[in-house]
Amino acid sequence: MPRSFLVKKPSSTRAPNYGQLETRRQEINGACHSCGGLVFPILIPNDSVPSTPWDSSSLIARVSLPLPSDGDTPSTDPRNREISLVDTLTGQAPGTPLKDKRNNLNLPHRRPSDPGSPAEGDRGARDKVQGGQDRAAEPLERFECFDCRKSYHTFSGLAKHRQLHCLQARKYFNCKFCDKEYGSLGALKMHIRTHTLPCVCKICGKAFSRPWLLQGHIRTHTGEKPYSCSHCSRAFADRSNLRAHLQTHSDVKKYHCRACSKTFSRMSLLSRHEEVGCCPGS
DNA sequence: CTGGGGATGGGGCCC
DNA sequence: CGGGCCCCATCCCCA
Repeated sequence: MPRSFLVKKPSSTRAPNYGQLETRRQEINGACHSCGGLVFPILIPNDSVPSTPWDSSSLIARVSLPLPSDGDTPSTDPRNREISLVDTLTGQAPGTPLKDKRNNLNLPHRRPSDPGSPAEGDRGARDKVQGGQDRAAEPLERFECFDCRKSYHTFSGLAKHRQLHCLQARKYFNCKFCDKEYGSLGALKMHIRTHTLPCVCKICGKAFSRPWLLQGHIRTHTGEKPYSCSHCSRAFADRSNLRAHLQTHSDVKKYHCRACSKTFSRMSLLSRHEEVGCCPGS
């Protein structure tokens, strides 16, 4: 059905609250050169708390980052300690200090062997990521592809390899909250709002995923009903409800039972009609 | 059981 | 690419 009935209204000045998204985005630091997919490793020690709304696990490679050759200052931020990122867009070598460009922060490398090092606490998580092997026993750092287990000596080699995966397979963006998949990051972001619910009603505190949902909700407080029926004097706060109402005026209902030819104004009514056994053969 | 209203979720399309 | 708007669908509740 063509959707040419869009009605342009004065645009809202309300800026959506992307606060939650923004803070989470800080933990992702790159994209595939060829497809824009996320290709960087994120070591997450706490499985119970999703570090990013979108699940890049199908895209990222599992890698072991080389440790710095000289003494980097250990981070005092426990969040930073759990993240190891490499920016191939800048071509930065894994051994060089990492930088979170968004926050202008250097992301620390870790020395698991440092006594009292904050990194010591997440040793188990790192070992889990690496299949339980003791890093201290590894003679050489490896960069391993998460998908095919192919290993590379350099991260750039792995990055190039990952691009092949991105080209070969259609890129998907997974929601970390519910495992839904989307073909574009925009669609995923839209979906993520159903989890973060950034639009909050100032009157009752109820949260919604989109501004216009909140707008409709606010009408329940104000009593505003801008959609009125042309057949009767009834008015509605929601256009969809008016449309459903208009069906009640129609002699020919939109939904009809295939068994008894009875018609209904709503799909839900037809479904309920069929569920209670009108159509035992169907 | 049925009809209908109220409220809301979510994907698609247009700007 | 994001915001706004649309429709469809669904659930809940009540008469």
